[in-house]
Amino acid sequence: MSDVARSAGVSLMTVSRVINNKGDVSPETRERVRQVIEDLEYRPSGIARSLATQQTKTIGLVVPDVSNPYFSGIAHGVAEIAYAEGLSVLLCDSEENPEREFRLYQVLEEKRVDGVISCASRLAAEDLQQALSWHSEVVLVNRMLEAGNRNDKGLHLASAGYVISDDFEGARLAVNYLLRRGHTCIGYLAGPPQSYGGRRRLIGYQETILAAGLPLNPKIIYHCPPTVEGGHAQAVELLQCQPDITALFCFNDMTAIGVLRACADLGRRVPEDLAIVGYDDIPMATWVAPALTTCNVPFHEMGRLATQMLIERLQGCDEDCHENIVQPRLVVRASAP
Amino acid sequence: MSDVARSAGVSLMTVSRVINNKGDVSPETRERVRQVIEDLEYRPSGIARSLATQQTKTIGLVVPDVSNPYFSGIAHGVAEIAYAEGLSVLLCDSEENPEREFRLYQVLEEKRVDGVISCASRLAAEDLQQALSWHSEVVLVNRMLEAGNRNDKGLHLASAGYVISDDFEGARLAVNYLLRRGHTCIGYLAGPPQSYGGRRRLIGYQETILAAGLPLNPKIIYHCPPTVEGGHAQAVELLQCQPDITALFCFNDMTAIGVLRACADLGRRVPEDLAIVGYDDIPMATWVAPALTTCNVPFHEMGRLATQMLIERLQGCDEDCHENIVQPRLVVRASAP
DNA sequence: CTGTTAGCGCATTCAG
DNA sequence: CTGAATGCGCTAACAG
Repeated sequence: MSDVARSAGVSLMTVSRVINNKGDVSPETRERVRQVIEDLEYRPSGIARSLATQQTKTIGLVVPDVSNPYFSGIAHGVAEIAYAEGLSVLLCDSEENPEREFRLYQVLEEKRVDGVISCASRLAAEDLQQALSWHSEVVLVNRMLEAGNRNDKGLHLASAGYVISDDFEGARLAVNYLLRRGHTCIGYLAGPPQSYGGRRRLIGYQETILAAGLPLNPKIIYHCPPTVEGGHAQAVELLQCQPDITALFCFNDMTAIGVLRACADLGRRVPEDLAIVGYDDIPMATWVAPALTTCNVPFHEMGRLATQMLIERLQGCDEDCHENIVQPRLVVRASAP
Repeated sequence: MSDVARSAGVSLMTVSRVINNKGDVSPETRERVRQVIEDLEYRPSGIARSLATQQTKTIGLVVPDVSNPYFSGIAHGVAEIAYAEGLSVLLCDSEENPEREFRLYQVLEEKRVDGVISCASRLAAEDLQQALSWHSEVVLVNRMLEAGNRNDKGLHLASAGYVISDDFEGARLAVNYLLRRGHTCIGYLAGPPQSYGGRRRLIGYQETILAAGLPLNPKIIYHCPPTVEGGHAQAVELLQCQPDITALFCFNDMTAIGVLRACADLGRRVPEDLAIVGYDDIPMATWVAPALTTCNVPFHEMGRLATQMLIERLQGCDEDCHENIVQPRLVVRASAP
């Protein structure tokens, strides 16, 4: 920068003003400085600037696994808005490991990020709260935390904003659809018992069944790992033990694809013998045969919304930037027409 | 930090030494300082440190689209090694937009990243070269650039390292396999004409066909967008115009899945009427029916290797850290048994 | 073993 | 409209 100042015959201050388009600088001076910057290929140091301004123009993004389509979709949305707003994104992949995740919030604090977006945190409420307390602005995605809690030191934690998809409604949408299609024995392949989303969808499922005046049958609810293999294995079991089931609501599209394979193995036709509804609407849902009827969760959009919310909070907004509940949408395809 | 020094009754320097485990500090002093750091929940400022040391412990990762499984796989590998080595990753998503990509290398320079990993750059050689000249250490993934070029200012550009998958060999593997299975009329759905990988695979395809003493028939080579839809549309065309084809080698798994759907539409059985071989081996390849025979490209591993290479180069290695050609592996599944 | 003196490259006062 | 002084929080090179 001093090189630029010398070459242009001005002070450091003037160069700084030109770079930041601030203060009053005469047009000629401004142009001359610009020219020198161009010629010297001068690029201001973001770190020096950050040290002086106390802001890094960088946000942290914590995900359990970027290679998972849900999170890469979110990451894509985050990167999109961040770029448009001139922010950089520090990508933190916890590899589904809570200790590593915890450590990552520390790293982000050392990097002095302006804010963080935490996706589907695998941390216990207590730990998450502590980790978030290092940061002034946080937006949670698909994870909630009671606002205004106090930690063990009696400090009032900054309440985190959150964007979350309405899992109750998603389950209602799916089950109601199946009911309307005449199904009366609808199973639920519920995913991992620890899953927040899975539990919320279970409630939605149960409420809807009851609201229709049907009995709740715990025997047609199976848990399974949230993978194709997990869905496949449990579906084989479920379909053989409970032959009355004519429709199956699944934790997510991957398990639903597993069910598809189980049906192929067992010689059950889809949708004639078994109607299948997935969840999430990942790209793959359209590519399997039959294509999956599923609940669309707008991950990309959620990433965008989370970033916008974070930016608003960074700018000191104090209303309408606390929560954002995204509505899923039923997408009817061949697996449950 | 001065708070810590005061509380511990030592100088800033001693605190610094304790933090960095450097220099000789008496065990008692060290322990006392550690304790104070703990109590005060002091966290050193990465930016101040970066300004002083001239290194940010951060690398830039540029991808055309994180939500694309290839790149999210690579990103995952990068994040994994980076974390293990104490590096942070600045995620840059160019959204397949060359101008934006170009701009991102500038941003990374302003952030003063220690090095950058550039995946499948969409930039013209000239522009990429210029962008990379801003950075001292670069590793290219699935993109090459002649080493030792000179730019228009006569400067010698630091040669970038690269990790790339052997597309020639991958195509040979696939085509040879089909030949051995008795196919003599093997089509190639070649993807976008601009694709580097597609062009290399085309050469591998042609060489292998010729080596087998078979004629080259340009009519059974079709280009298409690298998507399910693209593969679907072109496959319908190709299969109808060239009914003799008994096997089809595809640009990637997505186009192969499109072909699968085209066969379903046209009533052609897979693999009985048409054997299909994909490329990449994305997770989805195992989930479609029939599962795809394909060439496995270890994206996750490539991300890891690229990061390791970058780190070695950062440490001043000058041999064995220039190129890494990864070998694809044929995975036989139901679509071409 | 420990402290002192200087910057790192910029932005923010306040004076001209 | 422009410049000089001061500090952001830390490390590196020297001195004790």
